[in-house]
Amino acid sequence: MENTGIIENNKTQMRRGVLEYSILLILAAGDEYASSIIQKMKDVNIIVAEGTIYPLLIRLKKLGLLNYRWEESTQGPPRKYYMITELGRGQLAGLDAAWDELSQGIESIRNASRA
Amino acid sequence: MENTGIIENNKTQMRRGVLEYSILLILAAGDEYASSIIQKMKDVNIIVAEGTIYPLLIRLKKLGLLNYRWEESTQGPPRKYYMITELGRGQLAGLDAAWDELSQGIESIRNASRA
DNA sequence: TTTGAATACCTTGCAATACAAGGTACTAAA
DNA sequence: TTTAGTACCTTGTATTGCAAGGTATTCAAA
Repeated sequence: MENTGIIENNKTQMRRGVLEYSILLILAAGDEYASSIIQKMKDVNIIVAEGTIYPLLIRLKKLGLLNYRWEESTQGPPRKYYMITELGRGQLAGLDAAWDELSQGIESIRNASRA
Repeated sequence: MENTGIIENNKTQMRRGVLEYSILLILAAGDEYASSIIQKMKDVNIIVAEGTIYPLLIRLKKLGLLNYRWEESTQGPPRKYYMITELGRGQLAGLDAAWDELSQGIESIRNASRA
């Protein structure tokens, strides 16, 4: 199982790099609470643990990229809905560019690899 | 400078996720020594420091994904040329898949963001 | 009315690791 | 013999993802 170990480890590494980016992208589409963010990321095969997302949301809030409001739920405890701020949207644009740059970089190396 | 700080930080994060992948891709195209790997990555805007690459190459060697040979240079000290192993090529295939999966995941979230 | 299941929130402590900084050694030219 | 360029490597620090453990709410069944 060492083989998959190396790959699994790297998939995790790759995911880490885009965590904040993914969260901002999801919140740019609409307000969500922690569990629903985790679910939406899971839907596209980006797995995040609770212990990762909660501290992260708190950090993004402190940085002023996010805000939140409490909302009652009929099926359990109240939910903390996060929303993206204007500052957050500005940063998101920068992250879009960063992601594009990285993708292109990888693509270039890949092509060179085949040339 | 706080704005760029957040983005710079995230660009770094994104880069980290693909370091091993990039190295394997580059070595799949041909043998290289540490400094030339750094240069090739720099060429596609993936910045890596020496203090990152040396321990990483050593780790990949230990995992059996790489090997190396010494080669004299006419313009300085001998160079340690790294080459990818069969095991390394196998792992690389897995990383290709992991990268594709991640790219598609991000792409999906991005599109949902615009829908 | 208590128990259990589902949902949601959060914190603590560990482990991994990128990188800045500092160090060695070889070659060639000034 | 000193300086500049190139190449190798290690140490210590700081960040941070996440497993594990914990609290609180709702609802339904026992």
